[in-house]
Order: sequence, then C-alpha cells, then structure tokens
Amino acid sequence: MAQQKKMVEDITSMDVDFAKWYTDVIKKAELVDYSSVKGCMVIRPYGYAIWENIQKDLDARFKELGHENVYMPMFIPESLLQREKDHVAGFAPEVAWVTQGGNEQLSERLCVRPTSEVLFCEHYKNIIHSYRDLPKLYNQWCNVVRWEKTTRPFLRTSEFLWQEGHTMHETEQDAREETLRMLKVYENFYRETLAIPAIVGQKTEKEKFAGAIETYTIEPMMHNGVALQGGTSHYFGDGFAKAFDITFTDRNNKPQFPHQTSWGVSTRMIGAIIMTHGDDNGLVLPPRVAPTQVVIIPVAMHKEGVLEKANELFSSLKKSFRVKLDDSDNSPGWKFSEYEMKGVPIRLEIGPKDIENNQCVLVRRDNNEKIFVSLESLEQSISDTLDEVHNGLYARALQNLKEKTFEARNYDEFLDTAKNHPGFIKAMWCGDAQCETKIKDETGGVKSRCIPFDEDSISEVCACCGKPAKHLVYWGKQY
RNA sequence: CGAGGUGUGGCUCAGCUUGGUAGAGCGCUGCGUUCGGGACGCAGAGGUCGUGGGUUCAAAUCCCGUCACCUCGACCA
Repeated sequence: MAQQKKMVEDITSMDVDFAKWYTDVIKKAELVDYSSVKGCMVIRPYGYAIWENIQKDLDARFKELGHENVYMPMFIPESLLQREKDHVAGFAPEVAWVTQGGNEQLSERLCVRPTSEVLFCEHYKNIIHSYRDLPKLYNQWCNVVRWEKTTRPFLRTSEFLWQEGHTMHETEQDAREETLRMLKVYENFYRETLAIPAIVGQKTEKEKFAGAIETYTIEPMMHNGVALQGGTSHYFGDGFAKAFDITFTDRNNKPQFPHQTSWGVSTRMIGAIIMTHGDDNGLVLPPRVAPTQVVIIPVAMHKEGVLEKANELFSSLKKSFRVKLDDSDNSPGWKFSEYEMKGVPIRLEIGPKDIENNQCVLVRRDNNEKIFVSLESLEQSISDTLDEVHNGLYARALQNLKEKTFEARNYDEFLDTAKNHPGFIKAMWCGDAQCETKIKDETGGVKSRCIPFDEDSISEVCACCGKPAKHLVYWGKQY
C-alpha cells in the first residue's frame, strides 16, 4: 500500500498493532457500539447503511436469477434440529436455547436459529409434491445466533445479520449447478461491488459445513495476510430431504428425493471491507457501498455566497450520487479528518477562491490526490473518479493478495513460510485430514482455506507427509 | 473453558503504595472571536469511584467475595 502521511492521531497505526487499529477504526468511523449483551453489537446508522447497500446489490443479483425472499421463524424446536445428525453435531456446541415462555417452563426447549436448513426443510416437505414444484429458490435476510466464546465486531459476533439461500432441485446436476452459480455470484459481488479479490474453491472434508456433501468458499485476504471466510455455498445432495422425508413425484411418476443447496454471506463482509481497504487514517470505503460517496465541505462558510454555492452543488449532485453537505460549524480541518476516518471516497472543498474561478477542489480518499475541477464538468469528474477509486482499491488489494501468497514444496519450507510470512501458502496435499491437523497444530493455526478450481501442480507429493499429492491447497490463518 | 489484565463524570486516565473535602485532558452546553488540514477565549453542567460484604471514628484507597469487559490460546459465517 502506498505510504501516506498520517493525518489522524486517534487511530493506532496498522503496522504497530493491527487488532487495535481495527477496533479504533470501527469506533472512530462510528460503525458500531458495544452493547450490554456479550458478543452482540449495536450497528450504528453509518455501519447499517453499508449493510443496506450490500443488501440492495446482492438482493438484485439473487432476484435476477429467480430467487424469492421469504421469512422463517427464529426458533427451532429441539426435536427438529435433531433430525439430521451431522448438522446438529456441528451446531449444538454454539446454540442458544429458550427454555421458558413467560412464567411457564416449555415442554420442549427452542433453539435460536444458528442457520435455518431444518426450518426450510420442514416447510419444503409441505409444499414440494411434484417435479412441477421444483426448483424452489428461496432466500431470507435475517439474524442468526451462534454462542461464540471469543467475539470481535463484524468478524465474529454472537448474533449477526446475513442472507441464507436455500434451494431444492429436481436433479443432482441442477443442485450442483446452483451451488457453483451462487458461489460465482459472491465472487462477482466481491469484485464488482466491494472491490475485493479472493481465492475461490472447495473446502476440504474437514472444513466443510455440518451436513453438507460439498462446501465451496470465497476466501479474501485481509491486509495483514490473514484469511477471512467470506461466504460459503453448500451442496447437500438429498441427505436432508431423506431425514425430513421430502419427496416429489418425478416426470416418470416415480417418488424422488429433491437435491438441496444453501449459501450465505453475512455482516462479516463489512469486516472484510475494513481490513482489506482501510489505512492508517481510518476506513476506506469502496464507492459502490459507501453510504456517502461525496462529502461537500464549505470553506470559510461565513463569507458571502459560500454556503449558497455549497447548497447549490448539493442539490444538483444528489440526483446522481449519495452526497452529504457538512455545514456544521466545525472547522474545515476537523471535517477533513472526520470524513477520512469514515472513508468517504470523494471530498469536495468549495470556498471563496473556488467560487471566483468557478471550480472546486476534489480530493480522493484512497490516495489523497487533490485536483481542481471546473463546476461544469464536476458531475462527470465525480463519476469517473468513483470508478477509478473502485478499480484502484481492487488493484491494490490484488497486489497484496499476490505479494502475500507463497509456495511450499516440502514441510520445512511450509513451516518456515508459516512462521515468517503472513499470508496464503500454496502447497500440495495428499487428501488426508491427519496432515491438516498436524499442520494446524505445528504452525499455530494454519488451516486449509480451499482447493482452488484451476489447480496447477507444483509438486508430486504432499508438502506435509511426502505421500503422493491429490490436490493443490491454499493454506492460511483465519479470523 | 485455560492464562493474563482492567473497572473512578460521556471518553481516556491520574489518585490507591502510606485511609481524612473526588481530580485532569478530551467531549458536552452558552456567548464571542475564528474558518483552505482536527482553532481560541470566557462562563457552565456533569461522578452511588463495577457490585456485595468486612475492618475502621473515617474506605476510591486495606481485606474477602462476586460480576462485567479487554488481550492471548482451544471452537466457528
């Protein structure tokens, strides 16, 4: 990342303490507040506005592909959760239970949903009878609860917001295609909207979702080289359908089990945005989700005509962009810092000198570049600059991903890289979970991220045990 | 769940060793001067010292318990 002069003293430098930097940024940018419930956060208006922009974009992508939104209950009776044994075994340790309603002890305790597969299955059993009822392409936007031991705002909270798509298909092939199609939607969304590059691929047996046959994942790398599981898409086969006795009559009048998928992304993406693009001056938001794309700061507001001109700009620009005019009586310098911390992509300064010359000053958040723009061509300049910022952020993140991706051909190389170079390690793997466990234990937490789709081979043998290799795997520490 | 740390105006903390009128900076409110990179002056508001018990004439300070939060490890979108 290009070195910039540090303008804000309230934020710990990333190189000094990345975790502290992260906390400072979310506080100074007013994204969240802590609440009185352990591990739960208040998402403040500025943070929630980012989520709303994410929702709007993703929701349109889902609907474009024929998905419909629904809402399921937030409680799951214990007996329902127990239906699919791998699933319950995976989630039971982190489930919150409701045992009492009013003053009455419940006859069966209710789980607060950690994910809604079983609720969808229960419903699908009632509405799927014929191949004509398929596919069912449902999605819901909701909150889920997972009782986490250690929490961090956005990255891991006890309650979080997400979307979960749950689909049922006539054939295995249809379901498999859906699984990969939605993974692609996530990949495109990360690139086109969040300006975040990522490795995509398949999770190993050890890392896959509880109850799934295959799990696919998108794994962006944070600025410090640590991975974040950014979204997952699962192929379930007909395992849940059998457990829930969901059947339909096929084209040959034969009973069949439908094939199922689920896929989700969460508010964790906001954490990814912060840790991918942010710098020592605070948040840097990708323009397509920034709640405010352009902030107008009048300079010498008390002087004749300044505020009027600023208002004029505001009225005309707000037709095309998300614009804010800050006419509070803080000093201009204070405002500059404020909107830098909040990551607003473009700042416009308008003062008496500019008005004289029919221009304003346009400053980019990502590289602090300052240019004078004539008011006639302002709208075009902003539009172009927002695209440039998006592309610049993506390029910078891609460079970071490449610079911090290493290869290891044997175990010594692997351990050395894991110890000395934060980032991803590409290494061959024999397919044995024992090697994953060994690596995790001996490196202090390096896990397999995924098996990428376009695997190249960098060696014939497993980098851990030396037996014949089956796959290339990306490895890394994760949040 | 294991190991460490912290609880004092809204925030960051000092005060505790050696018990005796509860402090500072920032923020907040009002007025005035400022305004192109976190301006300044004056006046003001605001604290059951996390919580329960104990010792004492007297506890933010000493003793015992308890709760919450933070950091680091084992589990996870």
